[in-house]
Amino acid sequence: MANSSSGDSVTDRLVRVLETFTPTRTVQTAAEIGRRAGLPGSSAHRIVGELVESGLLERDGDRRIRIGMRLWELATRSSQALRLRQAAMPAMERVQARVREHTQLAILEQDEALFLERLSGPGSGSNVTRIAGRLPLHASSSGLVLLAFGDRELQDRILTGALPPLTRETITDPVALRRKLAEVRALGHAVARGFIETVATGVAVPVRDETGTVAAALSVVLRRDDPVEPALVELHTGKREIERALGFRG
Amino acid sequence: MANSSSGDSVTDRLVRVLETFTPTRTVQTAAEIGRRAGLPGSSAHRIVGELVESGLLERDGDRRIRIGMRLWELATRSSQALRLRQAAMPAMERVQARVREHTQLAILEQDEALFLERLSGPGSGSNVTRIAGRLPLHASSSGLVLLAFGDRELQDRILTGALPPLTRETITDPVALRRKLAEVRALGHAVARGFIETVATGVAVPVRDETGTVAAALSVVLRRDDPVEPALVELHTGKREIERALGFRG
DNA sequence: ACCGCGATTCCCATCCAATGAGAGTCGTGT
DNA sequence: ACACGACTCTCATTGGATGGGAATCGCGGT
Repeated sequence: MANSSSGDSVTDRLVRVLETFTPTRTVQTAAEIGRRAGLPGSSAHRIVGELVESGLLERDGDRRIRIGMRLWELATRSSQALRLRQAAMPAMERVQARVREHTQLAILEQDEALFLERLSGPGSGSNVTRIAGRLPLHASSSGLVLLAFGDRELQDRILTGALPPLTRETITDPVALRRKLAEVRALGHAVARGFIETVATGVAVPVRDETGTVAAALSVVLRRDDPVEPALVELHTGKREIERALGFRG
Repeated sequence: MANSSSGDSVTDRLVRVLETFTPTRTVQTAAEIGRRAGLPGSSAHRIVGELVESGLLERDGDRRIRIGMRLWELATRSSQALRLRQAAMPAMERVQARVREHTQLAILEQDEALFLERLSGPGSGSNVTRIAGRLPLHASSSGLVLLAFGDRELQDRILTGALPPLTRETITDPVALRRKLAEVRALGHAVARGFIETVATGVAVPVRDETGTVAAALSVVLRRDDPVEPALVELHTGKREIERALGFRG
């Protein structure tokens, strides 16, 4: 054996190492990382050591590994995420201040909804979303918006794929989902009552960028039986504000 | 030649490639990246290709490369930056709402001040700071706070190193800097008038984490001759709020 | 249309850096 | 004392990374 007996490139390995970190598992030992990334013990230690030396990972008050600030810096300083987020922040703050519930911004990424930002007040209700976390397209209000305004291939891929339920109320039937998407397009917003957590209702609207394509979804998470109309008004105001900041002339 | 004629590891190369991206240069061609990272043309194309395939980089409306959402996601979902930022956001919003000028949060990273977050209102003045951007410790109010409350070795390193001026008013004399640091420790805040831009004054206070160590600096950027006292009051309120969220019991 | 330049892709012989088994050390919990 | 796991170090092996070169593509200039 030499350069990788397992036939994977060095890049693959680095990515696998980074992927062993999740929103809930933020510190691990080198050995744990190795096990999860499927690397032999000694290789894992060597690779982790290199990453620590380069600053992409950090070794804290001894032995445990976490994501390094350097990686955060490299990733943040020039990603679109930041531009969108910056354009959306003022509007999101306003929505959050008026609706007083979780306010979030999501984009489409690899057939899932990726959450770029989330603002929560002290009195906000339940919410499983995390910044840099993901939710399936068919089960979240943000996802439904991104899916409804996404391109044809995306919809086919999702509609023909598995539609795992998160609660008893999640849409799992392709036909029902297609109908729901048509409704979202017609209304210009998505309401997902109890799709993710039975106690919560998500409401989302599309946000268009300067090219007129739907680039993101702006959403709030209400308590299940709160009225959606007041939130919708705020979402639409916020949406327009963000679109203006992005350069979209509707 | 085989595995790197230049004697650098694959990890080094990947980091060098990522480092060619800066806050102002967010899209480049593969060839540009290669030149800046000091890689032979064909190697640069191959490496960039691998990174694109793994999702760490993205190729847009053709040929140009940018940082990938995947990298942002990996970096963001489990870094301390996020925890600190989340703890600080509500307080920062409050400070920004009342002072109505740029409000920022910085930490110490590799002998520089790294800015984690920045909130700006419509009426805010000039400000060179960027999220995930850096400023030298001796020349920014945030940096002065982080330096003043940092450990001995850090101070020695900075005081004996070069102290390049950014404006005519930046402190460049080690003795004067040492005096300034003592003042910052005594007052519990730093004022930097015209150190970075002649037209602006930075004001910063330290933020302690649950262990009692200064983990960050909370700051605002005022117009040069604005009174600092009102801002200081808000900064101190905000600082206490963040410390409480972090679990510091002062 | 033609030319030139740079970006990009493809090919492939070379060969050394990365690899991982193994043995040993350290630290912790029982 | 013992067991177990995390970690470190060494070293022979070798296949994947490397980069020079050639061909192709794309674009702006003339």
